[in-house]
Amino acid sequence: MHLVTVKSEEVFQALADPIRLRILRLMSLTGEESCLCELVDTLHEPQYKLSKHLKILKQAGLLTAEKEGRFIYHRLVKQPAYLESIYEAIRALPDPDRIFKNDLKRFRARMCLREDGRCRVGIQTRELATASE
Amino acid sequence: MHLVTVKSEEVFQALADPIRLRILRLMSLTGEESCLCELVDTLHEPQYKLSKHLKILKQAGLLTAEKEGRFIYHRLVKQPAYLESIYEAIRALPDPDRIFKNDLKRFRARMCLREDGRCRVGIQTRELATASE
DNA sequence: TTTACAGTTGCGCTAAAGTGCAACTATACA
DNA sequence: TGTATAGTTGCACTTTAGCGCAACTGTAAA
Repeated sequence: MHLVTVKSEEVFQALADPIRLRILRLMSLTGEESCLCELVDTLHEPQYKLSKHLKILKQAGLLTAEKEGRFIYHRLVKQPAYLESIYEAIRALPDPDRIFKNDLKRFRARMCLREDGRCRVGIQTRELATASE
Repeated sequence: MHLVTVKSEEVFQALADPIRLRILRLMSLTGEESCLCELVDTLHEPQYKLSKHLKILKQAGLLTAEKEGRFIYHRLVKQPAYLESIYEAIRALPDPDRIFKNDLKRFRARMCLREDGRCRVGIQTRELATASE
């Protein structure tokens, strides 16, 4: 349990990217933890890109990661209480283009592939797994 | 009353800059409207810089402006309800370096120069008014 | 009508952020 | 032990954002 000391302005900087916002909104709405391959299939963004965004969110103190074999599960950090009001603001965002709604739909579908609540399958959307086709 | 249609991700982009965060926090905490010269004296940042930041906040749908003679008063937009949860998150931010606290102190001091609730005096910190000394 | 001043904006510069590729590590399973 | 795969990261590139300067607009008061 390492209590990261992050400047509050850096937290908001981490929220500036739409992809990171989608990640956070997804996790905040579902309360789920998620591994990278599930996010790739959900957000339809390449693995390396999401991996980098996750790193930024982690450095901003918004996510923690837990390794479990080949899979790494990412989870929202709840700790300093003010983070909750940030998640609340993210959840309250309007969604005129149904982006979040569609993310949620794909995420739930993807979660059906879990066994015993654990991810087993890896990236399904083959072309997003690596840079080469 | 022009209801600005802004993408939610653009709102968070507008929060990414520390100076803009200071402006919003100030206005959210005090509930006051403020003109540029008061912000210059409060935040100790040059006029042209704050003017540009105000423009960005306005375009993001977070501020409105009302002209009154030479002075332009800026005010928080409350309208789409989700904005309130954003302000709430901003107010909830920790302030380890006392930056917000000091801003607030200077702001209140500066507000004492008002007459009948209106700004009369212009920028007090002379060297911040223009680029040249 | 001239001057002072509140505020804006275009331009050039610099720094930072996001992207894509490819090479990398680490783990599981055959 | 070798191979497939989950995930990371360094590098080069492009885009974007913030800054400072200086010239600008608009209003009020001398």
